[in-house]
Amino acid sequence: MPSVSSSRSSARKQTPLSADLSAVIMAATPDEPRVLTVRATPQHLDGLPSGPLQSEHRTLEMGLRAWVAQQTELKLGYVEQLYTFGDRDRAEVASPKAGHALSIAYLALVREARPAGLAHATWRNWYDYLPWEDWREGRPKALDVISPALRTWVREGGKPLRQFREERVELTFGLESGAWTDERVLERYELLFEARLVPEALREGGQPSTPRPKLAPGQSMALDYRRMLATAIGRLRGKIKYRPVIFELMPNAFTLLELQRTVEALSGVRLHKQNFRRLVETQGLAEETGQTTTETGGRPARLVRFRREVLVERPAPGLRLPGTRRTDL
Amino acid sequence: MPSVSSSRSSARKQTPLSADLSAVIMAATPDEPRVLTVRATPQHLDGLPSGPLQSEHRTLEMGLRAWVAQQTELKLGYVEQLYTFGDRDRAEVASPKAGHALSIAYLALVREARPAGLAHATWRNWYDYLPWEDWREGRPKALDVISPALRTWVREGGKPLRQFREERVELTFGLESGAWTDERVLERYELLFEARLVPEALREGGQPSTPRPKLAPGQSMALDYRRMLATAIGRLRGKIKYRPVIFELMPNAFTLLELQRTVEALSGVRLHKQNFRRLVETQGLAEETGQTTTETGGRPARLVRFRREVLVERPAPGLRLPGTRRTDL
DNA sequence: AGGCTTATACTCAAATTTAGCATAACAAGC
DNA sequence: GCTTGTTATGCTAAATTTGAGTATAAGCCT
Repeated sequence: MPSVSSSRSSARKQTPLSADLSAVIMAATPDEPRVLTVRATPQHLDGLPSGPLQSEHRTLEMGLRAWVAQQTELKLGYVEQLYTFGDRDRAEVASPKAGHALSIAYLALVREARPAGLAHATWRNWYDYLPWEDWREGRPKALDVISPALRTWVREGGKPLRQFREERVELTFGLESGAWTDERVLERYELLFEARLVPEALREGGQPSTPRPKLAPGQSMALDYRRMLATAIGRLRGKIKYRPVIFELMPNAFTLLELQRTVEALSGVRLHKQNFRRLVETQGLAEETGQTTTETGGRPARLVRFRREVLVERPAPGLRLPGTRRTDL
Repeated sequence: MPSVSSSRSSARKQTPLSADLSAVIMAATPDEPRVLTVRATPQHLDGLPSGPLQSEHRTLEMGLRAWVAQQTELKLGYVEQLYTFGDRDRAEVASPKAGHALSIAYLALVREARPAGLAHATWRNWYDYLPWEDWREGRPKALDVISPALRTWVREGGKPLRQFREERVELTFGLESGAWTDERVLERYELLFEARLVPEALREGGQPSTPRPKLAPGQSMALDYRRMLATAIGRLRGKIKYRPVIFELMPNAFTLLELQRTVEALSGVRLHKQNFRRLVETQGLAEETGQTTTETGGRPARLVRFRREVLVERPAPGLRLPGTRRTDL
């Protein structure tokens, strides 16, 4: 019987339970989207900064901020809760009645991506882990491996399963139709996981070791951190389209091309330059600083800054990217 | 030091911890958006179906489905994780070192909104709890109370605070500019919470009982269930714009006006009829069943059904509502 | 038959987008 | 100092998408 007081009663019949706070901390330069990773696992796999939820933490977000503050000198700007992972088997070795290891993942955006004073922490390029997500230089090479492997996986299934798989592959990767949807990062990762094309999927207990010829390119991570990363990227890619979060990653003053390049780095696609500028302008997202810079190579570029007033003016101020995929240098 | 194995070590220095799974189960008719609530609390406050996470639950979502299956004969269709609430003070009486009571909230959509065989469970109209969210009949009366109360709250603050508050009120409620953004449900609720215009905000320890003349209209709920509801509504309102989730709430066959009315019920605004139809058509969201119904009153209406193929065809198939707010009956 | 109600087809102007072309302003090499 | 390369920025024509109607169809009710 459902009961509002069940949270109280659950204290009694409580199951073994632990909760971690994990942070996907992101930064960006005009050519590189970055994530802060730590290397600390026995198996030499990369991970994300995280720590157990503790009684001192008044709120979850404060707990996360405390961990990050303690571990790095990074100043988190924007922080948002991403997702709670808690499947019972997420620990590397799933002992049958191990109980749940919850992990509450957060997305955090920071401005400076300096090497971080953290011992084992490094800024890494997103696409080291998910290389198929970067279409800026055209169709990523990773797909040369993934695409046939997925086709094999589709064929593996029986008649009924087959069409279902086919549809999902098409929906997420758009291999036939060429319809790449930048935000479906998580769906793509999960598809690769199900198709057992990422090593994480093979780590789980059960299944002995079916001979598996090829895996998708891209570095793996410990636990389900790569899934968290995929979740974070997908969320961020979606969000820049209707919220001006991109400015959380930009320095105070920047040129329009730097802004565009940063958006491209995050979304993984190229944009039409003139239209991008018009978009920024009509949305009123940026304002002049009065200065210019010659550091860009050619004609000096104006330096602009984020125009905060836009928050009040527009219901959904953001950079809803046009469908463009043209290179247009 | 951040460590991938911290989830392991957390088992040792573990804090008192419990985790509940809560469900915001939604259904809709063409005039009413509904949520399944339970009444079981000593204080006679409404709540949401929920139950503690248990070892048997292999995944969080399976745990949630198990609870719902056990408590109702409802068949959940679409299920998605919403948010994890875990602020230390969320229990009604916050004992200082009580530890965290996590609550992982899910949004679930069901088709039939029949009275539900559940003992204390009832289908309720969303807007019983959040009356200011319904603009279908024009500006909701609730704002006659809320609006001046918020203005008072804005004035309460000192100079620096004041402008900040003013901006937030304007951003979320758009009282001056008339710019109502249907999705900002949670932001509005949280603003009312901070302004102490909802009783939940007064329940917390601390603050004795500042004389508080008026509260926002709308029924309260136990714990932070009303916040969960607001989260769910905001998410759903956002999602119908780019994913065809609305069809999870519709019967198999329906008329276009029924579809429109349902969307209006959820989003809380009126839409332009002809344009809505054009949208459904150009997006390819519906297909003919060949049948018609005369039950609608006037000229018989075609019955249509959801066209599944759209999922593969379009990157973001949904009903991105035009800005329209006209009544247009 | 006449009036009421809802359904559906079409229209039209305004606004937005897409995709370019053209020009400006600097740096480096000759 | 002139040419070339590079980036910045202005402007525009065509195609599409919106916003807001008008007109007509097809049932029911009296």
